[in-house]
Amino acid sequence: MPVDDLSKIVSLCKRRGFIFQSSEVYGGLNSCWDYGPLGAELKRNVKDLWWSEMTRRGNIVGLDASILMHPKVWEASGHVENFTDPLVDCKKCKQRFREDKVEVKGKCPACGGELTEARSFNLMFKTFMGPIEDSASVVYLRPETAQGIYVNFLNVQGSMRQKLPFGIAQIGKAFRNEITPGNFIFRTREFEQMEMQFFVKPGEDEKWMEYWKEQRMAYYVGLGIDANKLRFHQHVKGELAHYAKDAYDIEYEFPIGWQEMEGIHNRTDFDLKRHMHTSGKNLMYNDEVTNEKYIPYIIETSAGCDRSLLAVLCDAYREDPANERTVLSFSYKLAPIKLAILPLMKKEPLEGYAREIYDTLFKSTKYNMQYDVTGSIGKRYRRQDEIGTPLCVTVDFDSLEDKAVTVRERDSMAQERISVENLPSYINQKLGI
RNA sequence: GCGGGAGUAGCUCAGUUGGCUUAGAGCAUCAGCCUUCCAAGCUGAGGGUCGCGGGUUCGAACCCCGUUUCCCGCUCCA
Repeated sequence: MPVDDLSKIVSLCKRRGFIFQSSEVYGGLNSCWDYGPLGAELKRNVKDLWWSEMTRRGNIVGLDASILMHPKVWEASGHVENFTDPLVDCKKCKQRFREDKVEVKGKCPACGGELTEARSFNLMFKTFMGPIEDSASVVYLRPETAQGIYVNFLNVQGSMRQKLPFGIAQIGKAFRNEITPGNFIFRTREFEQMEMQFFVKPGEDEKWMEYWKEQRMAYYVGLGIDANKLRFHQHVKGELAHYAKDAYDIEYEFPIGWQEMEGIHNRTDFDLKRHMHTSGKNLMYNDEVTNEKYIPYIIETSAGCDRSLLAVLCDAYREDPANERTVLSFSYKLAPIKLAILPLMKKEPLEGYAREIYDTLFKSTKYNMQYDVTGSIGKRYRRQDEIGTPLCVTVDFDSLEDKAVTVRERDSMAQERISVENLPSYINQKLGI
């Protein structure tokens, strides 16, 4: 059964310790969410998989830049200019307009009523560096992680002896003072990005754009996300960001409709050129093979970490009325808990033996495990189904004699008898991690 | 930021015209009994100053004001 309602996901996330609202005891804070124990595990898995995918290729290296950057960065990037909209409100009909789109100054284009003074909306969060709060000490929380990569382009290239084409990958928080956040963790003011900037020779940009489109789409399918719920959306002219020559979104069909999960942009030499101009530093790449100097073009893959996680949750959510259960059918590599150890009953010596098996598995596999003895075995299977645990290991009375356990799989509910001795290798093979 | 709707236990919700309430139910959680592989049953327990702050009233979950959060629409969305 497909999910037609995001609220079921929200409810499950809270009930089972994936995601809580921020500062809930104080009534909550708009658009801010906390990842609980299982959400933190899931998010870590989402990030780790992305990080390996990117940095284990040989031509992409990682970076972890600071959130606070020199204010000039945001002048150069165009964010100070383009992130600010002077807006006016009509006092009569209460509609809001961008000041530059109002034809007769001070007059409402809709009803002719009086307009308020223009107010500036800058989508960047502002704070102050040092104890004195004056205009000279203003710094911004980064609205995208990309700039941290651009300003470090030559540091990374030089220190790591990289030759074009190569990429720099980064995972980190970004902040945008969105006017309208909402839809759970889909649009929040504080969010995490997984960005990779790929530097290429000018003229090769379109080829690489195609390459990364394919790679990124294949990646999501490889995560087990339903290919029918994935599509590309190409930005048309008016839609393109101020830095982009060409842009594609990878969209997922969320319960709230088709929405962007990742953007693949051809940012040309816009950013490096601007930083060169604003800083006065030479940021050109010295191509020692052809003896040319040029500003590289950049193909960017920019994924929303929280959005990917939400897509993973929505895609995994199943209601299985035939078996009276709700299942998060995560791919095994994403599942926050990999296996549960369950004594068939709350009785010795079953419990003792089950704990022994837990300890042995911990030493030999290190997978994130749960031990649960409370409630009937069927109830415990359902608890694990609801948090997406792939495997349940059940220890019964026969286990004491034959030194074997039942391994039950989440999706098929199939059971297999496995000797305790072979259990670690069986689990490794099943999880395929 | 504007307009509308909503907020009662972890979840889903009852709660009559303001007094029948010491604020309930189901599910969930925990303990005990029972139970030899898919949400059984029985007994019990914990958990809520009814989003928050004021006001009206002899008396407020209920009426009024403010505020906050969520949802819908508008606006915005590099």
